[in-house]
Amino acid sequence: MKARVKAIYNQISDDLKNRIMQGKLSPGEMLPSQSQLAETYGVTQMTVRQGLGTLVEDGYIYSVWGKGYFVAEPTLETGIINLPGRNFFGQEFTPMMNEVDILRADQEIADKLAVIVGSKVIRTQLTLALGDNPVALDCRYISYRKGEPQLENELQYADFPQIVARHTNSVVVKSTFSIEAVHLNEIEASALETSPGALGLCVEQILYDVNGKPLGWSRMVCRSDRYKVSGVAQSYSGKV
Amino acid sequence: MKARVKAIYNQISDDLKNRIMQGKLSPGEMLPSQSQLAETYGVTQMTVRQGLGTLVEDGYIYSVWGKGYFVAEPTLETGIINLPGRNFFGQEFTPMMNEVDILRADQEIADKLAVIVGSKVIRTQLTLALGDNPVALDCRYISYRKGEPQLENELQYADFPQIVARHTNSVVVKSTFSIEAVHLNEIEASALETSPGALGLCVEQILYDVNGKPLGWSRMVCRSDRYKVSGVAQSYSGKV
DNA sequence: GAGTGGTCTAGACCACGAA
DNA sequence: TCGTGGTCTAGACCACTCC
Repeated sequence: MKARVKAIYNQISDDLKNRIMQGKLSPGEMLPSQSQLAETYGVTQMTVRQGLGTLVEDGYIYSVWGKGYFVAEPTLETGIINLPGRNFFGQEFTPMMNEVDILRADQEIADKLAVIVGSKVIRTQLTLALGDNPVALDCRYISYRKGEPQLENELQYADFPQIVARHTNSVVVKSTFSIEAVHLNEIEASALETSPGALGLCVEQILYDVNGKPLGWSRMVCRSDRYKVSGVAQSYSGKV
Repeated sequence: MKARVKAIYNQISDDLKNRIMQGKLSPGEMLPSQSQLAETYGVTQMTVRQGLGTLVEDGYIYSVWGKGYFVAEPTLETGIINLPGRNFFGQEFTPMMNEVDILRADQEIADKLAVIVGSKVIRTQLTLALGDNPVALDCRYISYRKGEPQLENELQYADFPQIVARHTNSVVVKSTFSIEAVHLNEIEASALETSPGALGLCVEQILYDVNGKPLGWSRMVCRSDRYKVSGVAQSYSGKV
């Protein structure tokens, strides 16, 4: 066993964290002041602040100007979800077939990408499979700005935000997504080897650049008996 | 107009952030060292570190021991989603009817809550509505440990994690959730004023305490034509 | 005015990576 | 060995809150 040296500020934050988790410090309760903690632990104010800082980041406590630090209420109102990114292809799913073409935007595409009807748009279509079983149909639209979509083979490996970034010369910094239940239509059903009207889950995602301009739109339709969305929510962001 | 004084470390982080967003600093590129930055901005290393710290927290850069700071690759693989918490009742939806009872766990409940079959379990059932239109059926199970479920009226106002915490004397620190498409059964359909077999979205959530023990299980079934799940993903956590 | 959090300095020393 | 990031000190001053 090696006596691992731990930074003092980590010892302080761990100590306070434990007291919070054990209920010795209750939500809403005020912590000792920075100067008191500094004296208690025999360190300077800056070191104490560093420890308190990590607790603030992780959501255990918060500070009020001129008053003090207080123990936060644990909440679970937001969750984190894995989106169809790079790992989606690499690890879980394998793309079975893909198609890339350029088309003119119809009304729906124009709305989603905030371009005028008739604009050039790059479309990619994939079938995602788990082993030999097709699970999802994936259709993506990128507003066409520069460069040719000569990278058919690259498309299935890189993740969508990266492809969009390359084609639009913009960085994707935000995306919105929605998840809804749908009935599969004939095309989707036959591609996913099931019957029309079967239960499906549709995950839609729109990518935006820094200025809030839509750069890409993806729509994935899954067989709901083979895939469901899952995620985690934690009241404290740090490792417990 | 008031000339707002901004902290030096914020000026530094803003400056670097702009250079990253404008592409003057590319992903993978190394930043000037702490001492170089200190000299450039005419401040001490500690002040520079504070500025770099916020950029690390927000995911713009990362540091490598003994080497330097590097510009991070933007990723969008995880998203944040709003879960049925307090705001779910308070703002969007109104609970129309509720029911509270105690029952013995069947196999399914026992599995979810990690208790033995036949254990006492508290069950609450709500109908959630948007205006006059019923949108979702919500059913929640709490492993019964102490205290009586005397708080029928309180149940519809507090959020689930809080109720669970009060009944189990434990803090809810984690939850997992899943979202899947379902067909509504007769009971659900009639409660939601639609026909059996209609499209539904089912959001399931399990709450855990610090030791990973399940404390509660909730299952919400929505009319998919009146509700869909949505969320946001951002590559940088700070405000841009 | 006393107590609090927030910023900043000018040093010091340690741990790590690469040459 | 040198340059890098990571930790820490012993002060100082400012801004805010409450009495």
